[in-house]
Amino acid sequence: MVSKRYPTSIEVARLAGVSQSAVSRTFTPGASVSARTRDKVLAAAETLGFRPSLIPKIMLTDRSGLVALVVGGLENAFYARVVQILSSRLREAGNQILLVPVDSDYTLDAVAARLTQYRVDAIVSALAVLSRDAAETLSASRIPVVSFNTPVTAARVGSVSSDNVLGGRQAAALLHATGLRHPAFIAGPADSPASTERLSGFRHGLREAGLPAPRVAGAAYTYEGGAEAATRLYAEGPVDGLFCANDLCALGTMDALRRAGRRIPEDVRVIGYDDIPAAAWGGYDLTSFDQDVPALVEAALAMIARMSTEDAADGERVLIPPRLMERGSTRV
Amino acid sequence: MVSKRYPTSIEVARLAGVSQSAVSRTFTPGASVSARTRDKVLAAAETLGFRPSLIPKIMLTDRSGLVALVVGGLENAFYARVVQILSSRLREAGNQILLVPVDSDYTLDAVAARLTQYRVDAIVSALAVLSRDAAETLSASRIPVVSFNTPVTAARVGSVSSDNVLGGRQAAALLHATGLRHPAFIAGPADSPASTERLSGFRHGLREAGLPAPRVAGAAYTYEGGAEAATRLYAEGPVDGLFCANDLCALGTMDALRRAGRRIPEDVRVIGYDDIPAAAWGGYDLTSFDQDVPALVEAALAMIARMSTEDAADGERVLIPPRLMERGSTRV
DNA sequence: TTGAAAGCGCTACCAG
DNA sequence: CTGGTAGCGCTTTCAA
Repeated sequence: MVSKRYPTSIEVARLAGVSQSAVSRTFTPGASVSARTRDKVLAAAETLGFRPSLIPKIMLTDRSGLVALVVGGLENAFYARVVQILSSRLREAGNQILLVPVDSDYTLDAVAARLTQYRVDAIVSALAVLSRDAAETLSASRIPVVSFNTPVTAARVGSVSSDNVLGGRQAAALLHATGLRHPAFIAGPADSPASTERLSGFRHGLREAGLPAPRVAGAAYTYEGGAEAATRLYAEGPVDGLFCANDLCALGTMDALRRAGRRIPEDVRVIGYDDIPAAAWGGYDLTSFDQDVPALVEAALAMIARMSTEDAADGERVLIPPRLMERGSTRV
Repeated sequence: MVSKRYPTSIEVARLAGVSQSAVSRTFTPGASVSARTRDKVLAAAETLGFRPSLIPKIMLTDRSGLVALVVGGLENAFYARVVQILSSRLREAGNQILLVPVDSDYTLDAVAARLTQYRVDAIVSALAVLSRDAAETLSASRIPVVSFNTPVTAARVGSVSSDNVLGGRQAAALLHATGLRHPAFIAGPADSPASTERLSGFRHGLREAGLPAPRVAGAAYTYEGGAEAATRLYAEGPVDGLFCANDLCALGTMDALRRAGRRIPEDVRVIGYDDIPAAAWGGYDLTSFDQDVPALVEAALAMIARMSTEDAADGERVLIPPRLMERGSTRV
């Protein structure tokens, strides 16, 4: 025979010799209970190991206190940091995180339904890529959605991004200052808006500086992808300044360059994006852009709050300026 | 005016011209509904955007389909991988993940209560350190708890670990084969059982090989901690073989050694633990132990299943043999 | 196969 | 301040 899993407020009430309402009030912050009653209730609750279930409250209010966090690729330390900071802020606000790791849009669609069934209060997507379909699936759920680094236009969907265009321009300026002649860009997946925007800013900045347009090689957002793209780039011509769509790529790129006997920064200057911890490691010392995750998270939470109250806040986009972290890979 | 957030089965029933029970049955896998009824219901549900809420079911069954995952230090890629694999396996089983990032035992205690209130089905702790108090807090919740790499003895608490002692012995054997004279160990936090066990195996292995006992330096489980501990170690005497409690430390150690002008592996051989991706990166090429995360996760899930059914399964411990990943840092 | 009705554990609103 | 009572939206008997 399996024992009943949880004691209920009725059992506590019986044991304490009070009504069930009294138990409920005892555990409701601003409610009016006499000290005597409260003490009896607390004692009974203690002996029974009672903790009021949150489930009925969810049923009553349709608010679960759960925020879904959709992530792809936690192996990128940048996202690990986002999860870290977002979750601690959410916890302060009394919310819990429903983690939804996703490897493709397909699984996101599959899981989107489940999220609505749990009555999650909001969805934060930290997907590098958020397809239009996926965005609509989420939007259709009538739950506020905030997407990191992926501008999406749909009802009840907002986005919070690093100012990628600005970062790209600063990268161009910095490389120009180091005497760049042959710029190149290692892009992320073709459908990654962050990558596209960084490239666009980079192009713009190079043009302003009177420099040639960058050659571009596509890569996955991985260490291996960066290494492979760098090899392709060099097979096609000289490079002396390399801006990578993210740090993970940049690190792979740096190792590939060194294996090919090229010196950093003497022969090539390299810049990444995200400022993951490894960028600062001795072996790399990679110049990068700090996306300012705390600011990103703050903006996301503010946006969610707005969407939850106002009736149809949507289509908003917030940009957070990146911070250049200048290190050895661009120091000539 | 705020619109009602979710359509209910009653509304669907009304629109479809059937009873509420019929709607429920339509969305209950093995229930008996005529095709005609089901079609009407599905059509109505479609137009209303109805998804049955999971909340009442949780209330009825006391099972939420939620598994809490308690993690500290997602910045360690090893834990990121655990989260990744665990969550995808959990999702296959129809469970969702409640992520609980924790920075100290204090916050764990604070959050443990919340977990029971959400009626989570199980708790997986991937904390590098799980204090006795914290374990008891969790255990008291009467929810099955499985801890990664931290043997705990409490009711309804089990643990799944890499065979850390075995790994330590293999590290000793490997270093011995490379002609080690001055072994040293960089430990994790003093209360990390994984670190302690790895050291114990290392000691044992060295003794078997007729080598001197290792000198030991304590460190945080971080890159910086490793670097700092290495410096301390060298200040006290020669070292030519270094086993680090985990890879993150080992990488910091390697960079510190190189800054000090020591060559790896010629002057010092280095071994880590976890086999995080960065261990294989060109700049490091660090020999390490793969903990076999898929096997760890499988064992954890099996243990949870057992604890959920049997009435008082507890105190169990499962060991998974690590896999030595030999790389350049020990290749002489 | 169907609909009516009970009830999961709580909160909120009553009257007392 | 207190206890009784009515639901929240489902699943699950139980009759029909």
